[in-house]
Amino acid sequence: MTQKPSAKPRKTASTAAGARKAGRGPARTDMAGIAAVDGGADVEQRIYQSVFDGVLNQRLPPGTKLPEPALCSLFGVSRAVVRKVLQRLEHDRIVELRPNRGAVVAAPTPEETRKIFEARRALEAALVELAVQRHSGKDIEELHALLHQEEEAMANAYQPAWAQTARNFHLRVAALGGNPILLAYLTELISRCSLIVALYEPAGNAACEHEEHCDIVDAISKGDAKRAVAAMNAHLVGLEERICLERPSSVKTLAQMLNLA
Amino acid sequence: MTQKPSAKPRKTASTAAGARKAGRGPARTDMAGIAAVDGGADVEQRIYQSVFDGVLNQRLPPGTKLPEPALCSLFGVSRAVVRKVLQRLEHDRIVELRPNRGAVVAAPTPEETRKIFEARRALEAALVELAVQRHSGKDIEELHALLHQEEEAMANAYQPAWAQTARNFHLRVAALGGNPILLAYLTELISRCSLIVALYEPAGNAACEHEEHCDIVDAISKGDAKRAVAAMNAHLVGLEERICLERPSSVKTLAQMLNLA
DNA sequence: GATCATAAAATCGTCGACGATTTGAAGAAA
DNA sequence: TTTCTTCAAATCGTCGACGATTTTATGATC
Repeated sequence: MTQKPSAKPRKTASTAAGARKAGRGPARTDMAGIAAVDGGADVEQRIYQSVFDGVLNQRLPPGTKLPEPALCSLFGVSRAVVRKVLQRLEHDRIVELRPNRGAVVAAPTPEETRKIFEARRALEAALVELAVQRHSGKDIEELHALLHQEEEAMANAYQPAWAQTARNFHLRVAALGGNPILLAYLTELISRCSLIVALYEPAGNAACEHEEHCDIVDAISKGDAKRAVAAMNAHLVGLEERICLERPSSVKTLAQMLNLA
Repeated sequence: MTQKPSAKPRKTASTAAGARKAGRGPARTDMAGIAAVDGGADVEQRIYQSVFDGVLNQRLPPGTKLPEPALCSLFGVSRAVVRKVLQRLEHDRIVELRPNRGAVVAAPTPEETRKIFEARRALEAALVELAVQRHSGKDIEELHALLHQEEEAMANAYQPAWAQTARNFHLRVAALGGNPILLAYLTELISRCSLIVALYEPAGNAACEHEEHCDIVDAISKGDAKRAVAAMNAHLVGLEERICLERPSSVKTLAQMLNLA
């Protein structure tokens, strides 16, 4: 019944992961359906991704408690590994770790939201400027392919899929900048933005966003740094405004405020 | 003999911290004299700071192994807490954590160095621009006070103290930007830069740097965003160039390459 | 003497356990 | 009924231990 650190077939899956699936229901919003398909892949990353996806898909609203024992039995690991994942989630601002009081899903305030978008504008502006300098013809082709994917996702009208493609677009543009450090920071910020967007109800203006994405690609392909930066900034400002306007205290937000306690 | 999580007087200090000070000397560079004054303060932060300072002061050259058992006995804590600190140090790129092979002090490559400075230019440019918009008269006074501290540190000609004041200056300017997120990112980058500067020998051009700092403050105080950004950029480019030029394979660097293995 | 195989030591990853803190509820007093 | 006290359950922080991996030392072979 011992544990092996590497990627090998382990018996822990039969021990706990399949033990309880969705049996309990203790009144408040808890985390049912977090555990994914339970493949034999890297446990640590699987836990992280499960929580992350749960937050992004509203299954884990802000303020939801994430007790270590629950995660342990859900994923069939000891508290050591759960604890490590929680620490990483805290550093990425997905959860908040209160000393002696456990982890809860982070609840960004309006003030934080503003700062996040401000930081994102600064980073993406710098990165598109670099992208204009360093992009190649093949890069533009790939961006056009991404834009095409966006159109497909829009046609399907399935919000999570659209959000995913939009995220991909921004990350790909940023990758053209060729700076892994700035890219890592931006990845973090985009995650937090996605969290916020998911929180404040999906703003359905996909068509509008897609247009702006096209603008950005066009400016990059023409080597017009000034216009590329301006387009990116306008896009992000618009995104923030749409988010801020689209939350006149909806029903779901009220419930979230309640269990925030 | 149990452990208390809060800040209380504990007997561990007598158990291990005073056990070995600088007794051993196992051939290679190891970490003698890491443990600081051993105050009763927060253990976690103390370990972090000790390693950080050790790296900054060349006592822990890149590639130095940091075995968990050694740190445990040095600070009188169990591996759990040491492990947590190491994970944080890894995230801040101070150490590298190789699976099953332990932690070593990070050794930034020239390529990484370039990217770090590029990222830092992007962040500081954005932040000074914000600083120009948001600064008040009192802020300028405080900056002038910092500049005065720099002059004193220069007069003393004690490199670590000077580096500290220079770091402070940049962080204070960044703080004027009023964006905690960007400030946190920049803090991380400045730490890495300090590490690199310490690695590639202290470049003694303090007077030159100080002049440029004064330029930046002047531009901010006059509300000239364009010039402030330009001055900051020029300052950072100069800093990078001086670093890159000042390492024609010094004796110390060669030794570092050896124990890097 | 150098190279390779083997064994011992050191070190890492994970686990279960213990005490301490917090949380939640039951019961007494106003 | 409301509020406060007391107590039990849940949860967190830290520790020591065990197996697995890596590293180092030892000895055999060419």
